[in-house]
Amino acid sequence: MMGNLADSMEYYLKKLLALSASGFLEIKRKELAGKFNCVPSQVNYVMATRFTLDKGYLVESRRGGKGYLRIRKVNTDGWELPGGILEELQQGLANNGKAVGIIERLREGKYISVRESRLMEAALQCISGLKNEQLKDDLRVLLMRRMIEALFY
Amino acid sequence: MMGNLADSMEYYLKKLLALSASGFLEIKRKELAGKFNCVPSQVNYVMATRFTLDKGYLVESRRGGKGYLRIRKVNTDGWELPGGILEELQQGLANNGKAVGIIERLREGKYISVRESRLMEAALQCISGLKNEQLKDDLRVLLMRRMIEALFY
DNA sequence: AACTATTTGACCATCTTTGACCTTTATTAT
DNA sequence: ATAATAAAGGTCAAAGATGGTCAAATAGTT
Repeated sequence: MMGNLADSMEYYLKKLLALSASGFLEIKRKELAGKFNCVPSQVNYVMATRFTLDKGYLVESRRGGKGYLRIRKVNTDGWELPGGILEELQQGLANNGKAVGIIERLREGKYISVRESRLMEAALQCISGLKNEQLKDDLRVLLMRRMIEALFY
Repeated sequence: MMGNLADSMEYYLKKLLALSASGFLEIKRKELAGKFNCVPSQVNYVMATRFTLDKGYLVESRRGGKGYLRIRKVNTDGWELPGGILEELQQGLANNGKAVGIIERLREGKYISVRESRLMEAALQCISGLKNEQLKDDLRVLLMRRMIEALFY
């Protein structure tokens, strides 16, 4: 049915996730690899290509004894994913308020922590004093894009 | 209940602490170890990783007969930045590398997370392309100062 | 053929657990 | 009192248990 390993692993995990009452799925990398008869790093490949933030999944992990991979579908009702936000950035940010709005949405959606949001707002504020309007606007967009990329890609 | 020993010990202690009227929790290392069926030094590991000052806990102890471990939750606002960083900022930052060095020290010292360090480095990188050297230098110092203030004040 | 996606494996980083050895404090024997 | 002994807790490094990275090899597409 599924041609390749990555696809069937994706299918398998999404089915389990859908069935899970807790809203997230916790697995052991090695076990999963064992079940699919592949090397553990194959699991990382599937995470990296199928369970990205863009696609609405958040993967957390922990190493060491009793380590795990935890996959959760993030709730994106009513507001954009980071991907959508990038498009917004593509079109430029008319003003500082718009950038701050994006930061707030990220924080409310738990994509970033409160500390991270404060960091981003501080960086933004630094350029708000520039005289050259063109430079200011360009830097604002660049800053937002780079910072978001730093976090999500 | 929980996955690994350290986690469940942490959970157990925090529950007891929350229940305690006195605001602190006093235990015996060996007893606790006995309850969890592990070596005593495991308790030290839990203290060192879960009940740090960073996380708002203070652990006092006493050796010898009638020895104990006393855990208390403390207010953890307003602690000092690691050596000389504020002074360094005061004197300006000659170049990008110096700023990155500060970020690295903050990260290595666990003052900021990896994500936060990436955020800060991304912001720095944005201004590194500016033509105007003076503006670039000024912005770099401003950025660093504002971002650090955002985190620590 | 060129480009893209998948699969593997060697090597790395991080977290946990354990144990041997060390230091401090209280109690007991002289 | 003092010295010896017992009773805590502390340190540190090694071993164990996971997951992560990266680049090379392979398979699939265009």
